Amino acid sequence: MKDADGSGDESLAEAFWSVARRLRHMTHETLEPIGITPGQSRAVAVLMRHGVMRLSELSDHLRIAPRSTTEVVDGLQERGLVERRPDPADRRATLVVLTDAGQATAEAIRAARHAEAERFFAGLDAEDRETLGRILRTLRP
Amino acid sequence: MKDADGSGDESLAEAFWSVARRLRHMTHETLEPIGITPGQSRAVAVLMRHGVMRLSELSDHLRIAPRSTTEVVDGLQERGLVERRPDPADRRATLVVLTDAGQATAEAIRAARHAEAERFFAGLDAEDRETLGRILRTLRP
DNA sequence: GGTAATGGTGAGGTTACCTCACTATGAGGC
DNA sequence: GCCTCATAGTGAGGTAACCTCACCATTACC
Repeated sequence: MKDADGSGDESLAEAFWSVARRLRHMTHETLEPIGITPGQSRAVAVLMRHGVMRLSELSDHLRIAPRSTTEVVDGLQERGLVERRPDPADRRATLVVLTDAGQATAEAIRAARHAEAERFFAGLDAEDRETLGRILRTLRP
Repeated sequence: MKDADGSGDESLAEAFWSVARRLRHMTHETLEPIGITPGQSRAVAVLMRHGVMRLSELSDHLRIAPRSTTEVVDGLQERGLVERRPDPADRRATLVVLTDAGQATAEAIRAARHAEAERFFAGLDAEDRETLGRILRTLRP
């Protein structure tokens, strides 16, 4: 069944949102048993990749307001996945550090998301994945 | 061919979100001068394409809960873009109809989104667009 | 040493969803 | 013709993930 409105690019965007929606749902389901929200998961991934950093630095990586980062870190701290530490170099600043549990969780997330991606992109052969990657990189800011 | 660094598919998802974020941003900017939210815009598009329908039917098209559709329709009605009408065939039901202003707005949205899509996908040639469309349709539920 | 900038957070707001409970109405069994 | 059950829409109230604004402690600059 083809789209009847004849506007190819518009339906390209539409198809894009359709897929995004499905991916978001899947991500949510993947993360739920781990007991972490998508936002927290992103923060953990950043910390895993770049190591300890200031809260404001984390904001920059996540591209959200500092105040929102405070909340994400609160959630992570409640779950014992990160710790706040005073920055010895600047007593205004707070460093965010992954705990051992945080690192273990980061690894669990990585594995779960890998399995998820495998399922999600199962319908694509290697060449399509390659092409999709290239196209997305073209479209990325 | 498996991904070499063990995270190929993951970064595919990541690239996907990167693009999604940019597209969402762009959509927001496109819709703002028209004075309509993305959700309302989707509803208007559905009504434009499929014509008058019940509120519950609109829910199905938008894939949101009926209660949420009530709110979207409220917003649209406040702006004079749709009207509620009793369904002559079922006195429990409410029909949602685009007003003339609603149809004009739908057309304005269509044009604006078309221009937006043109800008957004400008970096892709015809073949890439074709391929992207095919891949997205494969990934779509 | 005084003024301005910066890092983090409390308070409170927004958006776009959700569930639950309720009313009015419709449909099927007997 | 009832009685029961299902369905359409909505009020009430909740949630997640963001936001801005105001504030305090601290640091940086002249």
